[in-house]
Amino acid sequence: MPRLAHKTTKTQPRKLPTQPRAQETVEAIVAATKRVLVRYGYEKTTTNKIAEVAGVSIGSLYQYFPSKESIITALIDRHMATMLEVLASTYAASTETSTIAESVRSVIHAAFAAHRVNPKLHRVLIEQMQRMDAADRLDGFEEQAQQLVEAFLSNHAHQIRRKNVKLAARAALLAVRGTTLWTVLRAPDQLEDLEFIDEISDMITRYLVA
Amino acid sequence: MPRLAHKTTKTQPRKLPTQPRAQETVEAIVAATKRVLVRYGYEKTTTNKIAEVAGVSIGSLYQYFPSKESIITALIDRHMATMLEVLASTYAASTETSTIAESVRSVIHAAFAAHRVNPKLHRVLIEQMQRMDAADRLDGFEEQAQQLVEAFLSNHAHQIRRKNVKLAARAALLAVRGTTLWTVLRAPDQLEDLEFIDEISDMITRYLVA
DNA sequence: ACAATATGTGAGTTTTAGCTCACATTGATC
DNA sequence: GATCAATGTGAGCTAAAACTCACATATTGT
Repeated sequence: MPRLAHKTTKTQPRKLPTQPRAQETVEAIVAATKRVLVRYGYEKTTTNKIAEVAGVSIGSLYQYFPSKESIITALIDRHMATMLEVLASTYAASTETSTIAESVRSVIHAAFAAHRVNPKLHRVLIEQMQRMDAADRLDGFEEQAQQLVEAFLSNHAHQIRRKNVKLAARAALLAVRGTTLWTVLRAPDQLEDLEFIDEISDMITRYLVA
Repeated sequence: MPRLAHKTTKTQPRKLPTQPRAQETVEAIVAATKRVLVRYGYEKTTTNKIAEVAGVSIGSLYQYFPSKESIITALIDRHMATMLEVLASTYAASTETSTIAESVRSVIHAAFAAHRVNPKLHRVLIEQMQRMDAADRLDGFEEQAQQLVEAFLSNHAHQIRRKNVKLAARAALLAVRGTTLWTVLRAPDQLEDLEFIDEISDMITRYLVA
């Protein structure tokens, strides 16, 4: 009997690859999907095209992914994981700096850096997260980020002008998130503009500290 | 000979409606498209469904719109016009208030108000603007907004901390635009949260003035 | 009244892309 | 090396949706 994934849904893998050969196939499909998505966009990305670019047959593709959307879902998970790594490592590398201004600045730079991984892919995936109901995949991450910022503000309460911590965290977080979103979607070149990123950092710092 | 539109392209109307009856047909199609889009999203919105909801035949639809995308394009133009009106009127109604803080606050409130017109439709249209190459329809508007903010900053130069006017205008504009974008896409309830909007206004004001 | 033009109709065509399935090949286990 | 599971193949099925077109009805101008 073939080794099936626990639940065979529209987004879960159909069969779990065990042999190295099969895992290479899956990787080839994932890699090909990235390239095709970036090049042609979601609508013109066909499963047959993906299989062709991956150098596997269409049948193999459907052995591991039950639908086109499931491939996108897998990509979203992988891409978010990569971004989190970038965010974590950049942030970790700058914990020695201790003033609030420097902390804010390093985190915001990390946020932009995380968006530099593969902006075009990021854009396509964002669009699809909206369209599918995969947006809730982000919600957990959002909540986590909110908590983190709130904790940061509480820890430095004596230097923070804002008394309503929840509100301040939400405003600061959203201004940054909104700016990175807009930048990725409509002005990707700006991801490299360190002067601009410093400006945003300064904006947030001034908002937070007296 | 039927009265044709000047250029018959993929996005321009095929035939111009002259009789009132025909204009009612076009309006019915546009109105039906809004409702169907909001209810089902772009992908599940079929031209046949639109015609059915509009109470006209599919043939009539294709007499005035050469493609499904052309209907979306028409909607985008109308929706942007509505938003501009809201923005303009809200701003005009608050020109008496004269301090920088009050001006900034009223403009930002107007920006959020403009997004309250039909948030769900707004979201669908944004997604489609990205997908199609209709994004350049926004670019003109962006440029105009940038100039406006720059002019505002120049006029109050003596009270503004920022020396690089272009950069400051870009940062302020993007923070607001990004926040409204994120809010419409991911947290539409927040459009009504006046406390939050005031918080963003305060952030921008502190960034700009000494 | 009667062209001529504008508008309206909807069954049917066409295309396209997601997906299946019967069969072939490779690898593991004894 | 024999058996069985795991993996791979791709021609073709199927459904859905954008769009056409031959024809019908309504309106306008003279």
